[in-house]
Amino acid sequence: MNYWLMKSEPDVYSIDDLERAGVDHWEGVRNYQARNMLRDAMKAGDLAFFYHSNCKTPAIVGIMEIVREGYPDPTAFDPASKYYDPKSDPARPRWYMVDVKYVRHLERPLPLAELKRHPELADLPLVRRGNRLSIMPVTPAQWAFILGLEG
DNA sequence: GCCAACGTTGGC
DNA sequence: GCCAACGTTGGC
Repeated sequence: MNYWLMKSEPDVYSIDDLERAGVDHWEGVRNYQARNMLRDAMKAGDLAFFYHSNCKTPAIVGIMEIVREGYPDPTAFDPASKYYDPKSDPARPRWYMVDVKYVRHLERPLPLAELKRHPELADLPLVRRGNRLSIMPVTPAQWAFILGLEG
């Protein structure tokens, strides 16, 4: 069982949107490193933090579960989609997505600024300067530590 | 809105 | 295959 952290801009798709949907597609990832994790490493039953990026208070806000493992992202084939990529085609899909299920909100959002203060999280890519990975692995120790900040 | 950091593109 | 130019991410 693996742990992850996945970023989304709340103006585009927030934890509340996922709560309403219940289960949804994690579409639109267009970065190869993140793609490889979606396609190869994420397993059904894995848990992921939902992180709000590019907003007033960037923070970890909730938990979701991976319920369907990586499969081709159809938005890449759709010229009307903002995620359209003409270099991906169904015969040789370039981009992948997973399905995720809402688990819960955290008891309180855990702001990036707070996460940065803890040396236990120094190796988490999220807190490293200039990091742009939208999907990243979280170690079991980091996962447990972050949950410990909640209450 | 600014801008540093990063990934991608494309000329050579 | 190098690397400069460019576009994007994302915190602040």
